[in-house]
Amino acid sequence: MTMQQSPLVRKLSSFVGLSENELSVLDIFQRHRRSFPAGADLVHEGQTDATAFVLSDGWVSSYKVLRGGGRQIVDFQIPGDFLGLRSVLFRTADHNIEPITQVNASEFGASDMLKAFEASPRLAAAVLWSASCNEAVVVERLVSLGRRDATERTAHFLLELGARLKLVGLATKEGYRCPLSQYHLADALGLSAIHVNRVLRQLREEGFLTFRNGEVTFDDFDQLVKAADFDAAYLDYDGPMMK
Amino acid sequence: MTMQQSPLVRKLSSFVGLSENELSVLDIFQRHRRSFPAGADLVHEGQTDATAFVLSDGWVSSYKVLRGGGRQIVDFQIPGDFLGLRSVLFRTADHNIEPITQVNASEFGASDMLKAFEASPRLAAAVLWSASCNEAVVVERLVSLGRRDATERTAHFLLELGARLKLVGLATKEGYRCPLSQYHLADALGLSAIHVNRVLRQLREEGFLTFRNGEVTFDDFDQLVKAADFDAAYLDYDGPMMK
DNA sequence: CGTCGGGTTGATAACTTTCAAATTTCGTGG
DNA sequence: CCACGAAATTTGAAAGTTATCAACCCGACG
Repeated sequence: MTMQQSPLVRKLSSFVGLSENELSVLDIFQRHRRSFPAGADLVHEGQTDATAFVLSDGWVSSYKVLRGGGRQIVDFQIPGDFLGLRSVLFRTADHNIEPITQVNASEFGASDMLKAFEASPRLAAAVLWSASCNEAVVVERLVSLGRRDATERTAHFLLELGARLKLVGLATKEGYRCPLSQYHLADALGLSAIHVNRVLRQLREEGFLTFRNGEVTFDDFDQLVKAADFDAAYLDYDGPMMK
Repeated sequence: MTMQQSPLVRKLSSFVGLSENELSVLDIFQRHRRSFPAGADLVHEGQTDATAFVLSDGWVSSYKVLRGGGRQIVDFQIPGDFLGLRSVLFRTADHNIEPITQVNASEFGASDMLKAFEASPRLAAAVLWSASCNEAVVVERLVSLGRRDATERTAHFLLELGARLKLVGLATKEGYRCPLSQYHLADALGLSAIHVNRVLRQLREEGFLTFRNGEVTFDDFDQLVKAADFDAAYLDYDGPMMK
């Protein structure tokens, strides 16, 4: 009997070939499926009893708020991503996690993870790899915030999102559905919403991409990639790299 | 016979209590000790045969270069940190690694890691935890680049470095030795070296801190913490959190 | 209808960069 | 010990990018 491949399984499989047994161990992570409404934090900074999740459906944002009230979105999670892995490894959660859309996610705790690691060291490596992928995304955004101007940054971000969504079948080279507001973009890109608006207009008028009505359309993908200096290498994991 | 505690052991011990056996397994990571001169890249972006290291002595920077020639330093590593963990998990290295000072580091490969994971799932959790600490640092810098102005950003960074160094006994509340140039700071903080210079002058003149002659001195630690909105929670791991 | 969360636009202000140039520091050879 | 050159630091002035403030528009919704 073939098991329905969850986004998580699909993703981890692209790193290590998983045995039947390992697949069933992975189930530990996906037992307690729950549903959450948009807007209400799943985890908030400082929380000490946080659990982790595997996202199976919907969009989520991880963010921090600053003293002055500003906020910085660290990353968006899409189906197949872990949520709050850091929060369970640390004593206290170091960031907030908020669903942007209605969301389905499976809850698990640190002990579940350790159990999985005991059952299969290869799974441990796979989880570490997955966390590394996440870090690679954060690093690339760091580079954007540090050294790219608003236009490159925005284009790069929208391309990256497209590449990630494509991996789970939610985007094509043409574009994708995107529930983010310009405020979300602003908080992720370290810009004001007003400036994001101007940048989006410019990108649209110059024929690069259209961000509108919850839909991102790449009007000229190749030019865009060039303009944004985008290289998907850090997202590119086709085929298991550990036999 | 008591083993000399390496920075790595000290660090991982603060997450999980390690058994005699696990300590000896950890040795896998520290067998091939090597020495490297400042300036010559240990790993360069795109390299496909990269190995990983545990840093035991000296300072290292991880950075990316952009099309336009600019560079963004993602993080500095200090003794006890892993180098290039991502590079061995990915097919190709996604960033450059350059020693800032003369450096001692132990080399290991993906297979060594898997061997260690097989010997002890708790070690796997410890490595994952360590990677998460790293990510937390990167995330905090992301927040700085996105939402803090040059002054807060600089102060925050220098405080963070101090906190990290203190954990391995290389800093006090008074300050620490710091081999970074203002160019290093600029490339890490997403600023121009010239502006970094102005900011440092301002911080010095206002009695917050002095960055000079390879030495960072906190002239008013408490005020500085307040001004930078610095909260060391994300670095604060005293006492094993897994029994 | 009236409000509310997006989205859009213009004008002005703030922060940072860039360019140009002087000064200091530091390692090295005389 | 001093001189010299390279690298790092420092400063001023002008230009550029992005934020802030103040409106206005629009569609969804009670």
